[in-house]
Amino acid sequence: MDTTYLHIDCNTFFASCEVATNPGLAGKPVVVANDNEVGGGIILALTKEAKALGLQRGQPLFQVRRIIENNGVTLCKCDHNKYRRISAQIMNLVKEQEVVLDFVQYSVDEFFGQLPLSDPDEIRHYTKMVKDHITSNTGIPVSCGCSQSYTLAKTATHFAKQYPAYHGICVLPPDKRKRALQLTKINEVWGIGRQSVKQLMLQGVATAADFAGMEGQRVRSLFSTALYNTYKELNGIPSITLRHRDLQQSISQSHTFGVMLGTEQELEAPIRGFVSHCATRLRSQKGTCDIITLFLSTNRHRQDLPQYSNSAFTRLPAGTNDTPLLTKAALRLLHEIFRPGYLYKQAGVILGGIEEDDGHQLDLFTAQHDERRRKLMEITDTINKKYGTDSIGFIK
DNA sequence: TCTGGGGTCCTAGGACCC
DNA sequence: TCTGGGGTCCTAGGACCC
Repeated sequence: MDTTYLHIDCNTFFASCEVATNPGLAGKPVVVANDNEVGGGIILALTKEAKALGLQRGQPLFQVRRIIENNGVTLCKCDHNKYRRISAQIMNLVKEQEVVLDFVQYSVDEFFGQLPLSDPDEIRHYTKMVKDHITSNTGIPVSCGCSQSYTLAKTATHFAKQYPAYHGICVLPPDKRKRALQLTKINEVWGIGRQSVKQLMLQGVATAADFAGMEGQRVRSLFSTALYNTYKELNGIPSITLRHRDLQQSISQSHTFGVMLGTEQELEAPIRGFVSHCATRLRSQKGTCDIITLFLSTNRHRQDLPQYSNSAFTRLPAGTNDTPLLTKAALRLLHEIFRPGYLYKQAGVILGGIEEDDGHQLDLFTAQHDERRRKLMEITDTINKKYGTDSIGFIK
């Protein structure tokens, strides 16, 4: 085992971010929820003090309003920009430490990397260094797992979280692998979702150990290559590669409305907001996009109402990050898929086909125009950064 | 009354080509 | 009319993730 795979998972990330940026909340029950106009969101993350009150991730707020009010639980509105910022900070902290190789961000609160080590004590030592570096600089507590593959490292992290005796770091060496997999239910394995669990259950597989113990040829013939890779990873054979990217593949924003919207005109305002938000993020990472997708749907929980959902996309003639241009395209899409007679509960915008903005101009005639547009976008972003998002926007 | 939001990747099937 | 095989590209939708 020359290379050891490392997984880092931030504990109750959204809630930890809120506590880290507001020290007065330390040790208190804190709940982070998405919010809509009537305060009808669900719990996205919560501190252990909030969990102790019986609250759970995923609960609609209206069901637990009493518990929150009676126990002085602090309710924070989720702030993705803040979480992305802290996540980037963690990324930089670990990179500058130069202990972890091939360090990649897997999601806003999870990271993977490699350690050129095989001795469990050494692994534990260096992992602790990384872990402490993150927590002391950001205030975010993290759990770490180390093993022979990414999938096993993630399984190890699961143990690190579950058992306090690990103090947040679980190193899973080859000789303990089998035991660990026996303790892991098949649906808890990273990469095995609902559909795969159903198929595996039919084969009599209940634990990760059952799956890892299957005959390789049978796994290969019965299941997808993705599942076969997971199988190999559970057996200690690294089979998953993680790409590091400078640019995201897509940027999206969507929203569930507190009050359902019935007309095209009512939908226009939020859609302009989505485009503006996505375009700002696109520019902040110096990208352009050439695909824009719009989707909308009615309230699927209301079976008494007629249901409709649809999406449409358009390819732009050239990559752009120009808000008015993207807004125009989005409103055309809205017009295309909007149907009267329904009450819309959700809508969103996705920017795709993202490429690096190399300042390339389509042709000489648009060059001057583009340059002026670019300046305008720059000024808008600066103002919004300084005075808060949406201080300034585009009417048309 | 009220039930999230933001991502990536794989695969099957169609269109088109030789 | 019918008949082939191989290849590529694109797209929609599924599956999975946090």
